[in-house]
Amino acid sequence: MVMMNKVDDNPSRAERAHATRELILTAAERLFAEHGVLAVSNRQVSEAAGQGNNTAVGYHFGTKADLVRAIARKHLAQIEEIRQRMVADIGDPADVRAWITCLVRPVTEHLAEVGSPTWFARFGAQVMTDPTLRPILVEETQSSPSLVRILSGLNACLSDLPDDVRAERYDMARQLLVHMIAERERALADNTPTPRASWHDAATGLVDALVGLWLAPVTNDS
Amino acid sequence: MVMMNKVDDNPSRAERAHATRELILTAAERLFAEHGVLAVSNRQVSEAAGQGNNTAVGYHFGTKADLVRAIARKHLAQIEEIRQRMVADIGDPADVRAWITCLVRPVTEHLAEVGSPTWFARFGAQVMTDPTLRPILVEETQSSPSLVRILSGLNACLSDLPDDVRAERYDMARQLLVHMIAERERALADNTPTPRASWHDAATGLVDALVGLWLAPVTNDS
DNA sequence: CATGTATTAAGTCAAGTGATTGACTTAGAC
DNA sequence: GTCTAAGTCAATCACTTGACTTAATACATG
Repeated sequence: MVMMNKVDDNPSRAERAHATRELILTAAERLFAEHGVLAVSNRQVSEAAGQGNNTAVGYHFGTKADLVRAIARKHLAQIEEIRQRMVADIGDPADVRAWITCLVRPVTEHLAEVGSPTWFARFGAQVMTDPTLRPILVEETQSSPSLVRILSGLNACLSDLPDDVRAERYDMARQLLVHMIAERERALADNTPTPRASWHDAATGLVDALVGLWLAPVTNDS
Repeated sequence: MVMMNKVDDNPSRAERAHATRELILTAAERLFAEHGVLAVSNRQVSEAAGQGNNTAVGYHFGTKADLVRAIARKHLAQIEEIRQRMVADIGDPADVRAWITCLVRPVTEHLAEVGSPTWFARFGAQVMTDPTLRPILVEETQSSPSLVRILSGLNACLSDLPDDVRAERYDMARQLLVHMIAERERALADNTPTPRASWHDAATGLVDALVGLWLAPVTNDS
């Protein structure tokens, strides 16, 4: 007779805690993407994560903002890893397209790695748009050394652009990246046709567009 | 002795109803932009609109989705008006920049007309990102004849682009427009510096970027 | 003038929320 | 084997929410 049905695997206390943390994270990510971050209560997250009680989220993460931050951290860390590699491998530091590729591909590659269905893109787009959640993601993003590296690389390539326009177009690139991957993710979830067959191809399309956007001539006045 | 303090003006029943409808609309727009659509309850909207009754929103509009639709309609109608004029006045129908201008300027011009502070841009960005609210705005937007006119005009100019890429870049233009004006509106509300001094200049920057984006060469593979 | 009706006010209700609490289980330290 | 603390669970708290009910107000119509 077995002592308990737990003997087959030996989940240490820390392991079990980590496991439920992961369960909560993925459940929350899915629910947030599907129904909206604010429309989902901590209770629903706990239940969807298979936790019988409603305290699970509060116990492991605290407030919902903390949960959002944890989800963001998890993905951003993996994206940062890919991005660091790509930045390190960059060939010609005067090539605008190379820097833009470093901006786009780590994200799409991460989504491709996670495998369908993904929820992070829709989650991220929502968080960036919500006035109360946005600062969380902005804060977590700013702490990326590879991103500031890319920024300075782009600045060097585009030194003839006015500072304001550079800042403006960097904003545009961020918005485009965040919301276009969310759009594609939505289409995949809805079985709606997508203009590109894979995340890789979608990234190509984005890079094409961003290169054009960044190199576009600047109208002085009017 | 006056009969009542209502004698000074003579608001007919319909006028009063319309007035409170407007009060509710603007109050809701502001609260939604500031705190998020889902974070604001119909009660809060009613109170902010100066209605002692907490069901005022429900009475005049129905559900919150209906309220969102009403806010969207109000602004989209005015934007549509400007856009119709601009499309009618278009000079060279083979000029990509002209069509893109018709896409961008009506929106910025409307925001400039409304006058600071504006809330519609942040409101719109949120609605477009929320999975449950998004269909409302999409639906309301599709009913714009001038937009489909612009679309076909652009298609004619860019007939050498593959269909998929054209669709993709139209999506990009939409996302960029929606979220960049929201970004600027946020900055204005926060007293954060903006890359452009006026809505007109911001539109110029957007048009510049979109022209570059749309005319960018297409990478065939990889 | 009288009656009906649209609008606003005020109060109530069940359902659902985050947070707190204390009891229970169990892994690891001694 | 006992003890401790991490992790889980169930119950409860005060509070907010949308929906509903009822009453008061004031305009419109005959």
